[in-house]
Amino acid sequence: MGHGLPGTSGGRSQPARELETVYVVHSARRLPSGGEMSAKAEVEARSREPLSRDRILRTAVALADEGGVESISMRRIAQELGVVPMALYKHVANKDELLDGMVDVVVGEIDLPIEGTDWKNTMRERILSARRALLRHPWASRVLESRGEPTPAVIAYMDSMMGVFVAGGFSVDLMHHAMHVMGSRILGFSQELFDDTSSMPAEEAAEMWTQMADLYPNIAKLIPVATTTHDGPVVGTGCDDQFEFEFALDLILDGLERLRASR
Amino acid sequence: MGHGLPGTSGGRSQPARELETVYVVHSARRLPSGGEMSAKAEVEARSREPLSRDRILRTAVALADEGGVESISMRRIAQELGVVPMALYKHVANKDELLDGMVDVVVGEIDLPIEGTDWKNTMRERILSARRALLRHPWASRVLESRGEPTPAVIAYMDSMMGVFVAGGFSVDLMHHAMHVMGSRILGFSQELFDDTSSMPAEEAAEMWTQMADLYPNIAKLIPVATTTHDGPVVGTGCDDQFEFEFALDLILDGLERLRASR
DNA sequence: CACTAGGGTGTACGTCGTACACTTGTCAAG
DNA sequence: CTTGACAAGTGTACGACGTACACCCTAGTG
Repeated sequence: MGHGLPGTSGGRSQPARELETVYVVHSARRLPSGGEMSAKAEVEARSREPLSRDRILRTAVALADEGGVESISMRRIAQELGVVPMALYKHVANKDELLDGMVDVVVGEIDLPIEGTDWKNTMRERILSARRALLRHPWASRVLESRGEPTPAVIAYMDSMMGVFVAGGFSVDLMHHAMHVMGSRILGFSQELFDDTSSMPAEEAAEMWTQMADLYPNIAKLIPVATTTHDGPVVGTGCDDQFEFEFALDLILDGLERLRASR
Repeated sequence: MGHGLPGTSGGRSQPARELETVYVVHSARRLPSGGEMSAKAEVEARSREPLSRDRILRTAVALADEGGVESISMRRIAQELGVVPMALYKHVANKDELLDGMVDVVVGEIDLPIEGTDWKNTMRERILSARRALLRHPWASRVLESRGEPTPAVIAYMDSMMGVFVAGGFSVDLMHHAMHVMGSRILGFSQELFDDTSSMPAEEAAEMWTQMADLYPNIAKLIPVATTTHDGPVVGTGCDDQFEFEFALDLILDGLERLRASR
């Protein structure tokens, strides 16, 4: 990654540089004259798209995908792009706006609602699609939660989901309640507080809980059942997240259908 | 908040101080001999409990209550306690542990489960109690979500709730599913993505949405219905959060009861 | 009395977001 | 061809942050 070609006249060693760490950007390309236009072509090839908002967002997403939320800082992103941190501010207002942009990328990956089925199916499928998107970008749910106002893309998604309800025969205020019941699940995630897909080696975790059986007797009860899950043996502590999500989703959708039918 | 009475003997101007902002703490007690025990008594009286983990937690909670999550930093808390930032580290390991301690304070405010009713009532009442606690400390849900591993207090709470399920006749694995269905709602909150209790003056918000009616037609449909809520006229954008929460809670509990009965 | 241990202090480092002033590359109007 | 405006990228600096590390200073023990 290089930028800011310093020209032929020997780029002068960094001048001041106090306290702040230096992000080694320094040109990457010296081109000692000679190779005329082939040099230019090479420069072009070397990821020389001119740093658009879109490019920033894409690298930010990629960075978060592989390093989690806490690994995205303006400085890291800039470094990844071979550019000085402040350059980003020509394309995004500030970090919050960048985060918003990132969730918009993810929301943009959600499939459009399918057509020609009943509301429940439409809802279900789209939510599962949203879930797939969020599983591809595990940081996204956290960022979504932490954001204050939802972005236009999120609002549009919500609106479209409301549309599914009313098209399915919900009265406006039942639809309103329904949205609240769904909560964040409508975006394909449920915040679990209790992350039984911990990083521990399952075996070890089971051991741990049985040891604490006197402190947490009911959690301990889960151990035997949690290791034999549906659709085959499962890695991890043995809690089939996908099954649990769909179970909860169906319970709620069924409840809503019952309410809809009884009005 | 005044703290740190500077004493009579001119507290020696700060010596070095480079770059870092100075938190005016400067010794608090010089007692220039003379006034023997009355000086000491006064010092004692002026909130001079000796800075325990508990005191730190309490001030942190108070600080967050009135300034939100982003207003709690080690430095702010230390300042509030009239102490140097590093002093805190003699009582809490680091900021994460402090946050954990803070959620434990809140969780500690949740009532114990009532006895002598059916599982649904017990569940319902305790969740509503949790909700009350979280409304008293609006930052808590966010912190709770952001934490990776739950604290022992949270685990204990969860375990106790599981106990309510099994005592109510749930099989162990139905109880397991039930916990997933409840999600964070079991702690009294549902993350809403869509904060219709915005800071806007309601009137103005309605105006805004009607203007955007072509972009978000279904949200716009909510306007008339949202301004006339249950249990009387309501301030804000007219979405009765408490009603919505209980509506969703009851829908889920009813769904679970149906499942329980059918096994 | 010397020793020790624990709580409070001071200084420093590395990181962060970002304000502000600058250079530089591009292109239209004179 | 000059000029000069505009946008994009750079450099430096500031004030916050969490916290490591070395230092006191006191109280309590032998």
